[in-house]
Amino acid sequence: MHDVAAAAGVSQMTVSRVLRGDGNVSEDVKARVAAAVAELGYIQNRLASVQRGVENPMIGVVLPTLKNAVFVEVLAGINDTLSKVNMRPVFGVSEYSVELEEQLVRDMLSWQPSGLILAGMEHTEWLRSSVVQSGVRVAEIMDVDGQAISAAFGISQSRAGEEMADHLLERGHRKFAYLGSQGGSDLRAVKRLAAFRARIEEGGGDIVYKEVSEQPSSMALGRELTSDCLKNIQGCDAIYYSNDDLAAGGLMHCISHGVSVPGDIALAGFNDLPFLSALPQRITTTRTPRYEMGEIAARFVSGQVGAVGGVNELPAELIAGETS
Amino acid sequence: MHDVAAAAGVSQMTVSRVLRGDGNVSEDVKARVAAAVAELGYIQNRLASVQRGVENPMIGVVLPTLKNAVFVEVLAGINDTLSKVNMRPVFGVSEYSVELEEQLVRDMLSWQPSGLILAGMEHTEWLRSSVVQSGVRVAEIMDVDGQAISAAFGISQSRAGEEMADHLLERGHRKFAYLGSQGGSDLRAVKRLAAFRARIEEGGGDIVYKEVSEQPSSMALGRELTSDCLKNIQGCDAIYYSNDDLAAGGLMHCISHGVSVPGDIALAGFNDLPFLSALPQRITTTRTPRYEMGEIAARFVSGQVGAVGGVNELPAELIAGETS
DNA sequence: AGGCGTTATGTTTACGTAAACATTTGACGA
DNA sequence: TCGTCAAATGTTTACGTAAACATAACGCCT
Repeated sequence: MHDVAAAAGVSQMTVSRVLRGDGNVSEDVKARVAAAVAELGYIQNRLASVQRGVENPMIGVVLPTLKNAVFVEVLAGINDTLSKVNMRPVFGVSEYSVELEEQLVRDMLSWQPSGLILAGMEHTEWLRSSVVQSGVRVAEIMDVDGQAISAAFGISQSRAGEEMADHLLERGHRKFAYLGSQGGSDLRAVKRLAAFRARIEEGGGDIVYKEVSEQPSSMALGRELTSDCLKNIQGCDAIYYSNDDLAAGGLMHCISHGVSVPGDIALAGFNDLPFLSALPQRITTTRTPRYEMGEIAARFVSGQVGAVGGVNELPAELIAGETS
Repeated sequence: MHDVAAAAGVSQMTVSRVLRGDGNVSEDVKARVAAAVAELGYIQNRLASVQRGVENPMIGVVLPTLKNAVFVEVLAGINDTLSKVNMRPVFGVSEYSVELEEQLVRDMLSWQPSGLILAGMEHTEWLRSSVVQSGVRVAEIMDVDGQAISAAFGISQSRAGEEMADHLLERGHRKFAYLGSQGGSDLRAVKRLAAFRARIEEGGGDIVYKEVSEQPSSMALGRELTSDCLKNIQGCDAIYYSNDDLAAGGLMHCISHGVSVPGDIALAGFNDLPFLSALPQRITTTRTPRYEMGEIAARFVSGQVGAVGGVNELPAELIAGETS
């Protein structure tokens, strides 16, 4: 900035004013400064600005994984929304671990971001307290079954599980299998399963087979788990998967092996990812507003919306599969 | 830091030394400082450190889109690699526009990152010159058909197109369709198509149908484009898609409509995304080392590897589909 | 012409940290 | 006992910016 000032024949302060569009600068000087900036290829040092009290257009984002398309869409919603106001996400992946999440957040706070977006409502005690102390705006997304640090935007995982149970019971299914991934570290899937199971048992049904792989979710894993399931258990008439990737993999297995869906067995996923609509057949799932969660969380932490404290539940819709 | 120093009964400088592990501090003081840090919930201000000359553990990453799983895997490779050395990506999406890319890079440079990862080799003049001037480490990924700013890690898109042409010709195909997305703004797909077409025509074949949608790629789009293609043209015996999403959508269409693959028509995609292996049938594609590109680019810009200037071609492998 | 308000520009200082340099403390040998 | 040296700690300063305050230039009215 010093050099720009010299080249334009003005003081640093005037350059600073021009760059910020801070009123009262003559057109002549503006032009000279602009020319000097262009010629020298000068780029502001935002670190210094932030240090002087300007808000840092940086938002820390910690998500559990990139292997699940859901979080990619969340990230897209966040990024699109932040981009509109020239803010940028700094990104971290927690691998579904609250300890890793804590470490990532500690790291990010050291850059003095103006906001933070976290997934889920389960965090370490240190995270809760230091995030509050730091004064950054925080949004928790995906889930609303818990106590928000500041504001949460998500869906009720429990209710999603219950509604799926009701739907499948209504369609006459009674003997269920549950197939999952990440070995139980996906706490939202755990909540869904608990609610699902409770309602199934109330309704006279039963979960006769349960397999939760340690691996991350993928279509290939869904295919494999489904194959094993159908081999190991007879008479099961519906499979609830922890997400759509697994369910789609299950459908692929069924197509390949001539198993009729939902005639022989019903398949239910979670999220209603876009690619489901391109499959040869519609399967049952719950549509989650994941892009929207990212969007509204980003709006919140970037200060584009006023105070909307507490828990904000977004709508999740059950999408029925073909009846055969 | 001032408060921590007071609480521990030492000077700020000593606290700084403890935090950085900078030798010559007594155990007693270390313990007192650690206690004070924990009690006050103190978090370093990295902006100030960077300003004083410490390297900023931040890497700017600009990718064309998040709608294509390829770039998500690239990002995963980048993030995993950076995480190992406690560095973080700041993220931007260019929507396949070099102008937007320039704006994003300008934005990111203002945070004084120590590195930058860009996709492709086509950039604005301003970007090239100011990135060089800024002195940050830069890696370009995905492509090697061009002039690297500093170091490029990618595959030869032209060669990939040629190899696919050779393979399909060898299998006896002569009348081709090409189906694409993003309306030609994906410059790497453009390069592949040009090389593909040249080789096809050399080999006595022909591209009899070409449709490039303006929409982003997705399975649903692939299904739609394929449906239109088969409606509009007869006798076409192979379809080359600009990527796997489209190709998989095409396969879904064929399965739903009893079109035999590759008996009636061969389908070829690009990338060999993991979900292909879960489909009922293997289609032809080119395996690209996308995670690895992210990984090595991240290693380069984070200073984990020495000077590897210029263009670095990574292997891409043609994966043949089932022969029927 | 002189005073006054407005607009345009300049000067000083602080943000939180770490490098460079300065000082204190203590152990140890002569 | 004193000098010496290393280890431990403290003091000063600069990084690049912007807020707060200070000053200069310029019309405009009486």
